[in-house]
Amino acid sequence: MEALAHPRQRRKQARPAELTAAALELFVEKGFAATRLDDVAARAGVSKGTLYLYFDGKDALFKAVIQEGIVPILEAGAGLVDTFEGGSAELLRTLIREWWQRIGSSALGGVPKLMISEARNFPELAAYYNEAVITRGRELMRRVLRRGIERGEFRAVDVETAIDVIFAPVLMLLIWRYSLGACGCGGHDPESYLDTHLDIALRGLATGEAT
Amino acid sequence: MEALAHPRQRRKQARPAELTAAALELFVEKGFAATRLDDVAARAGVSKGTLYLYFDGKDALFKAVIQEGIVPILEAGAGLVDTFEGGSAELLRTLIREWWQRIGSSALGGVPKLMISEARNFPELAAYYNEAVITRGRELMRRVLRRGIERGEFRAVDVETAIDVIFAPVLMLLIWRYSLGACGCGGHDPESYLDTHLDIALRGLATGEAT
DNA sequence: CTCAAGTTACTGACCGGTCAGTCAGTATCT
DNA sequence: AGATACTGACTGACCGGTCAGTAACTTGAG
Repeated sequence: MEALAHPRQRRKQARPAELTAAALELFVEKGFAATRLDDVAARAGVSKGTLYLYFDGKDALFKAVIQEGIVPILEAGAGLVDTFEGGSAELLRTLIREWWQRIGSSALGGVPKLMISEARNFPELAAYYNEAVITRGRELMRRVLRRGIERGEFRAVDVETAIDVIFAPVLMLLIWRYSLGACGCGGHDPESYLDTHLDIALRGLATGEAT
Repeated sequence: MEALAHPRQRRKQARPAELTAAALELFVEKGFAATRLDDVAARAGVSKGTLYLYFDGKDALFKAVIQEGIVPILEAGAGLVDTFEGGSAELLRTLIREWWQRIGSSALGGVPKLMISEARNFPELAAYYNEAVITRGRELMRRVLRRGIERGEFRAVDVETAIDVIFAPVLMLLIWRYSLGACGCGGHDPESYLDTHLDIALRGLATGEAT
C-alpha cells in the first residue's frame, strides 16, 4: 500500500535466485528427499533459517525452482511453434534440438529424472509439475504432429500416443545421464543419439519420401 | 561338518522368498531409500531382526531381489534370440512383447524406475544392476539388430545407439507407469503404445518395404 | 515316557545418527 | 529505538542396525 515511500531499500535482491539455484543443483544431485536444507543454505552462503525467510518450506522451494527455471522456456517454445514457417519435420527437429539446448544440456537437465524419482513419494509436487510442465510440453508436441498430419507430411498416426513415443528417447537420454550414466555405466554422445532417433522417427512418420 | 546327521530339520524354507517378495513390493512402492526395513518385515509377517538372519542388510536384500527376479528372465530371453527362426522385425516384436509380459506387466515392472531413481545415491547397487541386468539386456537387442542388418532386413543404422533409441519408449512406458502415471497424470494403454512405437520404429528401420 | 540341556528361529526395545522446521537472539541498517 | 536481515542451537520424529532375551523344537540320559 504505502510501499513506494522507500526509495532505496533493496540493494541486491538476487537472494531468492541464488537460493533456487543452489536448490536446483542439490535436488538434481541428490534428489528431493535426500537433499538437506542445511546443504542448500550452505551452498548459497546463508544459514538454514534464512531459507525460511524466503520460502515456506522444502515444497515451496521446489515449486519455485520449477516455476523460475522451466516455465519460461516452455513459453518460448510455444512462440517457436506458433511462428515457424517450413516443413513440419524441420519444426520437430528444431523443437527437440531447442529443448536439448535450453533444458537438456543446462543445469535443468536433471529435472525430468528428479520428478520421475520423487513423484510417488510427493504426489503434490507431481501434480504441480504435471500441470506446470508436462501438460504444456505435450501441447507443443501435439501442435507439431497435427500440423504435419494436416499438411500431409506425416502419416495419420495416433497423435496422443505418438507425442510420448517420439519424446521418450529424448527423455531417456537425459534420464540416463542423470542416473546410471552418472555411475560410469556407459552412455551416448547426445548429438549422434538425437540424430539416430530423429532419423528413425521421422522416416517412420513420413508419408512419401524424405526431405 | 556333521550337519547331515539331522534327517528332518527344515520344514518350509520358503522364508527368504517371502522376504524378497515383500521387499520388491515396497522398494517399487516407495523406493530403496524410503523403504523401512520394519515395513518389509511386517509385510512378510516377521520382525526386523529376522531379516538380518537371512540378509546382511538393506543392500544385500536389494541384490537378492534382482538376482531372483530378473536374471532368470534375461536368460530365457537369450534362449529366444538364439533359436528364433523368422524375420528380424518379428523377432524384435516378439522380444519386446515378451519383455513386457514377463517384466513390464509383472510385479517386477517397477524395477527400472527404481534403479533410475536410486542409482546416483547408491552407486554400488547401480554397478551391480548394470552388470547383472543392463549389460545382458543390451546384448539381446544387439544380436537382434545385427541379425536384421546382416540379413538385409534393417538399414545399417548405428547399432549401439539404436539399441537404446528403440528400447527407450518401452522403458519410458514403464517408468511413467510407476512415477507420474501413479499420481493420476494420465497414461497410455500399453498395447496401443507398443503398437505405435513398433510401427514407427520398424518402418524407420526397414530397408525396402514392410512385411 | 520324562525332563533337562542344547539348538534353532525369531523378537522387539534400544542406540546412534539424521534432518525439517522453530525461534530466541545478534547484527546492521535508518 | 525501531525495523530489517540473518543466525544456529535446539526439538521431535524417524530409521538402520544391534543384541539380549524368549519360544519352540530336538536330543538323549535316566
